[in-house]
Amino acid sequence: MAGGKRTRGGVTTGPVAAAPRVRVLLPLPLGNAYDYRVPEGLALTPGAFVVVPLGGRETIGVVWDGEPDPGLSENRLRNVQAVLDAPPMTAVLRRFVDWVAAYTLSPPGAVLRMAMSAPSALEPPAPQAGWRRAAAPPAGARTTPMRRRVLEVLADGAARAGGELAEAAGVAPAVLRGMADAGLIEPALMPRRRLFAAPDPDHPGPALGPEQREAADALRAAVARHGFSTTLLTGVTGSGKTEVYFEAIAECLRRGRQALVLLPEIALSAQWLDRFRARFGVAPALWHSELTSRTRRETWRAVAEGAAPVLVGARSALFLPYPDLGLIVVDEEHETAFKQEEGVVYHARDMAVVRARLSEAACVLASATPSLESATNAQTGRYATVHLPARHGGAEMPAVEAVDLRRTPPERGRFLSPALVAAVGETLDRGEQAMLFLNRRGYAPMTLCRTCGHRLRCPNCTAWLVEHRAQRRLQCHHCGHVEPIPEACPECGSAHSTVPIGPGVERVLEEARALWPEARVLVMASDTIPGPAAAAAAAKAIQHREVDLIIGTQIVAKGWHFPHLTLVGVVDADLGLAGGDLRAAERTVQLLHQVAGRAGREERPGRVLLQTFAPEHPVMQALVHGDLEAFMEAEADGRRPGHWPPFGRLAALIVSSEDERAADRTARDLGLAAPGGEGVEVLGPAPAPLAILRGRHRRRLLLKTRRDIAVQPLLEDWLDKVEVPGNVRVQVDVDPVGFL
DNA sequence: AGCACGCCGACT
DNA sequence: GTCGGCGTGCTC
Repeated sequence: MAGGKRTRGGVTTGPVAAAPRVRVLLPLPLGNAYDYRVPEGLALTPGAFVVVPLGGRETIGVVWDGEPDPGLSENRLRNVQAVLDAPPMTAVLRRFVDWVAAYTLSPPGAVLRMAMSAPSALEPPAPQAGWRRAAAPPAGARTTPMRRRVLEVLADGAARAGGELAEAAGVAPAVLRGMADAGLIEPALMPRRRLFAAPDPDHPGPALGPEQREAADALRAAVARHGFSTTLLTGVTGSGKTEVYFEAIAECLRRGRQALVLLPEIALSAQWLDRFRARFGVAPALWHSELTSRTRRETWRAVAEGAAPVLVGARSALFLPYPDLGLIVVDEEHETAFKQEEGVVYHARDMAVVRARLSEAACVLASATPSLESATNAQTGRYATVHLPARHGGAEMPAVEAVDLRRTPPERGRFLSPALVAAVGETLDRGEQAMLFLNRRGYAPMTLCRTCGHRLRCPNCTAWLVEHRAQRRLQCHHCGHVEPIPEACPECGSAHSTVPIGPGVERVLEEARALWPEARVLVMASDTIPGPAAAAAAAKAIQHREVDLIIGTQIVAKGWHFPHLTLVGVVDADLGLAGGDLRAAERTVQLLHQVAGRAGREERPGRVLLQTFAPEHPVMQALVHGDLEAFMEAEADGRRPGHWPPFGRLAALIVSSEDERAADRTARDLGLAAPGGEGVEVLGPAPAPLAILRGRHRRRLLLKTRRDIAVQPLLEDWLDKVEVPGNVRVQVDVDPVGFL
């Protein structure tokens, strides 16, 4: 708390009536707000950021709503120490924190922590010191050519920062010190640097087609109503949804309210930022986990002061202190990356709708492949719908064909079928770009000993070790364990007996190099594209035709615009369908449709080949016939009778412990205490698909209820009934999306 | 989340 | 004989 401006409470004197108390919520997983005594002379209203003692240290908390506990004895109370000079937390954000805590069954303090993710932002920013021309320079002061140049730079009377001033005048910083000593210049406070230039809603942006204009009008109207609404914005990949919702942002800016755009992978959004700049003239403020602490602090503060009119961020941006949020856009709303799986387990898309409701703001959910949840809400009229029926600029959707791997398999030890090899060859010969998609990092997902059949496993998880040949090591994709590739089988000791089983992108790269030695190949996976800079460089290289063939994991599905790409080959279209996941089929359709949508975005038509062992599978049929709506309807028909989401509610309990028997005991106890009754069902306990993760044994139970039954009270009663030992953790996941 | 208090191995 | 490992428990 160095140098922070605080208001100190006066010293309490004499025995008087009981001192007033306040509830203070602390950004810790405490379960409840704590009560503190308010010293005389300190004015506290809900939302104020305060410093309070906790144990042996000082903590920053927020004065919370509600009545302090009168039963708490006076001698346990401690004093609020100070009020921080920061914009108080708004009532909307406080209600949002409470709402998320209640919905996810998390301690409110754990949610508050997400809303205080830049603690240093609560300090008032240090005023920046600079120099200006002395108001009354002493008559006899010497001027030299260098000194005169400095005075010329300062001629307008404004203050300039030292380093900048010295550079502008072409002098050493020492010259400035000399001039200050001579009284020619004097120190002055600089105006605070304005971090985020205001996006201009009337900046001339790209022209919209008639359908886009109509869609934009509908979104603008929703923003103009200045009340809560949710709109599902759908349209095929390349139909220009982004430019359409930009008009909603423009409307929001004209009305002086703030806009928030949530993107699933902010680090991969270089092209999105280019489009924003083209429409609004400047870059938006950004929020994601990799910001430096300084940028984080400044951005948080700018948001709180209303100085960041548009913020683009990952899911955590939902918890920033916007004073008056008028619009939230959730782009690619179907993406599972919006689900936070650790700590406070929440779905940012769903919480965005909640925050919009509390803020009386418009919410826009955009996707070419909406989730069944959102599609159902649109169908029942809970959400408005805006649809863009065609690609922008007359481009056609690519033709999708299935390649039956049972009839035309690749050569032995290869993974690309003759049809796909031919198609890539033709595309490259025409001077166009091709893409091979395989959602698997590394060289091979499993390594087997030919002699004894042993498979190399992670020591901490129920998972195979993935060979990463480029790095010459084996890696666990769940816990980060790495080890060298063994010379001999660790089980039977046979030398040079291990063989890689199955392909990853590195292995496809190897095959591509052999097939098309001249082609310039770029691999796009999270390990080759680690951040925003790499993503921007990759996009540029592809746009400028410095790349002929792209081989990528799911990161290639993320809304890129590659104008010269005309062929997409899906190496293993069946990959996502294995396992008993409720949403496996839905997710596969969404992912493959998004990947397919990278092809043929400009004048030349696109072509997509899906390598599959099950061309008759509804997922492949939906993609081949381009009929996702029929697929989603069939999917809905499959889930409705069993009350599966979105026609019922789910909550998962994940019991984990390093002690397998303890995990089993707690899971069994939970199973015995399971709630029941009309419309309530509990499945499990069962070992989680990842039965051991990071050395912890995991068991799952699943609560399924009818849609009209709230799961939270059931879960609370349930958990109250079971004694959980200290070495066992029970994690609650309301509305689970992954089932690992 | 911190930071305490509290029971069992290698060292000034 | 202590210094210190981090395992449970509390903080208005």
